[in-house]
Amino acid sequence: MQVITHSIIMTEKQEKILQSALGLFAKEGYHATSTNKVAKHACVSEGLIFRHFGNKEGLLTSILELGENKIKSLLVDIVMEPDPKEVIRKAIFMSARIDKIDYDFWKLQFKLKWELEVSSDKKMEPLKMALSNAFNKLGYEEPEQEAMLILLFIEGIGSAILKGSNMDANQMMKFLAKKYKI
Amino acid sequence: MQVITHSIIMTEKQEKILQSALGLFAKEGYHATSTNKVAKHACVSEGLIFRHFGNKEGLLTSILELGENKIKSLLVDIVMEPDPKEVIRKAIFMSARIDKIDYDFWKLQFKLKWELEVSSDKKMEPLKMALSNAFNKLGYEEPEQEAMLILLFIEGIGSAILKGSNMDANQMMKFLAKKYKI
DNA sequence: AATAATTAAGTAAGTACTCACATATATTAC
DNA sequence: GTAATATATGTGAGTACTTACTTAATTATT
Repeated sequence: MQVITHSIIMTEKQEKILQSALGLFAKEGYHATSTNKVAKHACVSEGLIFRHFGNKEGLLTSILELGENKIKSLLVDIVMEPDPKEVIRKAIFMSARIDKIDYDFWKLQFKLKWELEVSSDKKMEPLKMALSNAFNKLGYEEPEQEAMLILLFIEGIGSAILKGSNMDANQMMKFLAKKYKI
Repeated sequence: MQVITHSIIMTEKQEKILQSALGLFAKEGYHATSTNKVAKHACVSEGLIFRHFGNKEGLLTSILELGENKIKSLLVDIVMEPDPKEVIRKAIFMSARIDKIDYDFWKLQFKLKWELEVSSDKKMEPLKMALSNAFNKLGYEEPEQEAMLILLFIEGIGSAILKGSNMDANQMMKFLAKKYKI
């Protein structure tokens, strides 16, 4: 039986493999998760993983590619916002818009930055530009530095949320918005 | 031949094992580094690792315990500072005080937070308290939130430095210090 | 009937760790 | 001071298991 995911036709078992792999990679780490473990969790044979995804790395690549739109959909709303104050406000509250369903995907993103040293600097470039422009329009002295600060905040807050930190993330977002008089 | 490291007598080969393991764990990750690889890098037999450290986890534990004072020595200077403005300034510039020699250790700390989900919330508690007190003394409305913001900044900046990010960390620290009129 | 999806046994290599033995160093007896 | 003995340090082959991946056969779908 086939399913359509992100306009891609895949079998039900492919879907299950991806879901299981995402969950286990996010929870335990890429290297610490064996393909045998993924197969068992997905209730398929280990061979099927290699039939569909080529190798373990291909499996990870598929997960990340399928999740690409999650990143884009968070960013596009901010980048396309014309009102500079709204750009900043939306950026500050960006992490609050992460769907709990997608926590595993985001957690994996953070994990991979350290485990596989995948850099995401480039992905954030449009957001950095949008923020710089916003601060510039609002007449801030050093718009690029302000933008970098917001990016650091987003990274830290996102990190805290996904780690299940004690920090009251929502409170922090409101507080920062207030500091920028938004 | 024996050496004294942190008041602990250990053989030259123990020292080499620890150095090699630290470097490889920091660079490639704990799970992605085999004990055979550590042994080869240290120019010792694999059996010697288990002779001295019990098991792979024991090796990691030794590295972290020996590095404990690096964390404390960064924090104690800030926590013991009486002048509230100086507390904040020192906290902002804390990451600049990390010795390049110790980058591997700090990088491993960050990596482990994600790879093994080791939480360091507790370690930062004294710093958070010191910052809260400082902002309180300076009459800030919400000292705890301000303290949390600085902690997020430290985390983000430290992370950027250790990842070799393009960000001008020093410039960012100066900028934030300026925002807090320090 | 052809093709696709799936399985499970198998493969080669890698893994953490053990262990019997070798070597180096320290201690003790004379 | 030296030899014998005890202890510590170190080695590398071996072990049991795990790993990513392959493959021939089976089952399901078209």
